[in-house]
Amino acid sequence: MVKINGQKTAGQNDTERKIMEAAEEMFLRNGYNMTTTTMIARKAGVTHAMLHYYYRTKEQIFIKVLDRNLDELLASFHPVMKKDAPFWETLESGISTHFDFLMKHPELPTFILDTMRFNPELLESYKPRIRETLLRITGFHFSIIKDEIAAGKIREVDPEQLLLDIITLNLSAFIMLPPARKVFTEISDTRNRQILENRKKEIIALIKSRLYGKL
Amino acid sequence: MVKINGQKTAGQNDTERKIMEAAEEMFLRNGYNMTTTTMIARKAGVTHAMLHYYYRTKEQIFIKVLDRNLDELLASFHPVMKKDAPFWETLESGISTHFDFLMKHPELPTFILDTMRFNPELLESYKPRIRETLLRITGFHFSIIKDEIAAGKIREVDPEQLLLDIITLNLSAFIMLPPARKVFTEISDTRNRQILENRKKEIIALIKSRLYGKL
DNA sequence: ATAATGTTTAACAGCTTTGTTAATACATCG
DNA sequence: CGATGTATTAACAAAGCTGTTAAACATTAT
Repeated sequence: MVKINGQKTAGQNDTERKIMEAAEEMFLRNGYNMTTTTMIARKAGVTHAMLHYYYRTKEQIFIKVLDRNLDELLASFHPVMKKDAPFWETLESGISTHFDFLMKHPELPTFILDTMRFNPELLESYKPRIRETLLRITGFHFSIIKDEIAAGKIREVDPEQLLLDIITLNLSAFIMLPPARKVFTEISDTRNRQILENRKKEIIALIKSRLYGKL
Repeated sequence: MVKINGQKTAGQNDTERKIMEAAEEMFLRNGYNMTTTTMIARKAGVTHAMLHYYYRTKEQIFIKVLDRNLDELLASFHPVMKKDAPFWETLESGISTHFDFLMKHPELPTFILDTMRFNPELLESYKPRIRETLLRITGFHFSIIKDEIAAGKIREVDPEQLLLDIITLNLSAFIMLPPARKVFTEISDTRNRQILENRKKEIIALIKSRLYGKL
C-alpha cells in the first residue's frame, strides 16, 4: 500500500488517510457505539469495504483513533501546575493552560467520558499508562499544595478536592455547556469563544478565593 | 395478566408496569439510542411484542419515561435558593438541597445530557416549559444576587457565572465522577456516599469563599 | 507485454434492530 | 355455557449493522 515515489505519497495513500480523518471526526463527536463504519466510509467518500480493507474492524480503527489522541488525552490531565516557581502564579497559569488546551480539543473530554462509560474495555490496555500518569501528577501536586498549607500560605484545603474542583470546572465548560446550548440557545462562534474566556476567568477567580480568601 | 379480584388492578396491569419500570431503568442508565426495545422487554421478562402492544413505539415509551421524570428534571434546576431569608444561609441550603436531590436521582443529569446531545428533537415539546422555568429561576436569583452586591454584602460576581459555578460543580459530581471511577477505581456504596458528602462540603466552601473571601 | 501485486467495487452473509400480524390463550360477562 | 374483548406468543418483514469475498481494475516490476 505504501508507494514511495511512483504515484502515492509517502506514508498513507489518500483513501486510507481520508478514512482515518473521517473516523477520527465521527468517533470524537459521537463515540464508539453511535458511529457506524458505513457512516465513516460515506463521510470519507469511499465504500465501507475499504474501511475494512485498511483497518480490518471497527474496533481496530477506533483503537488507532484512540492512539492518535492518547498523548493529548494524557496531556489534558497534565499541566495544572509546573515547577517550584511562585505557587499562585504557576497554578493560575496551569489552570489557564489546561483550559486553553481544552479549547483546542473541545471534543476530547466528552469523547473520553463516553468511552469510559460505554466502552471501558477499549481503554483497558491504556489503563496502566493513564493510572501512572495520574498518580504521578496528583502526587506531585499534592505535595506542593501540602507544603504551601504547612507554610501557612494558603487555606487548609484537601488537595484532592482542590484538583477535583479545577478539573471538573474546566471540563464542565466543554462537557455540559455545548449540549445545553443545543437545547436552550444557539450561539455564534465568536460569542462562544467569549463565553469560554469569561468562564476561564471565573474559574480562576473561584480557585483563587478558595485558596487566599479570608472569611 | 395479573388480576386481583377477577378485576384488573387499578390503572396498569402487571406487564405494562413491569415494562415501564424496565424502560425507565434502561433509558436512565443508557439513554435513548443505547437502549433497545428488546433489552427492555428481556429485563421486564416479556416478549418485545408486548412492549409494542402497550406503548406502540420505542419513541413513545421514551416520551412516557421523560414525562415521568420531567417534574424532577425541572426540580433539578430549581431550589438553588428560596426566599428572602438571610442570603448565605438560604444559598447554602439551596446548594445542599440541590446536591441532595441529585444524590437521590444520580442518573438524571447524565440522562438529560445524553438526550440533549443525541436526541434534542425528543425534548422539543418540553423546551418552552424548560425555558420558562429556567428564565424564572435565573431571573429570581440574579436579582437577589445583584441586590446583595449593591448592598456591599458580597463580592462583585457575575450572577450568571455564579449560577454556572454552582450548577456545573454539583452536576459534575454525578456526570463525570462515576465513569472515571469505572476506569480508575472501583468503590463501595458507603465509600461513594462519603465521597459525595465531602464533595458537597467542598462545593459549598468554594462558593462561600468566592462570595465572602477577602483577598 | 505480462505476471504479480495492490486497490476498489458490488454483492452477499449473518446478525440485530424496530415494528407488525395472525393465531391463540384467557378472562369476563351476558 | 358461549360470546366477546383483551393479553400473549411466535413468526415474520424490512432495514441497518459489521464483516467477507470474488471479481474487476490499476499499478508496478520483470
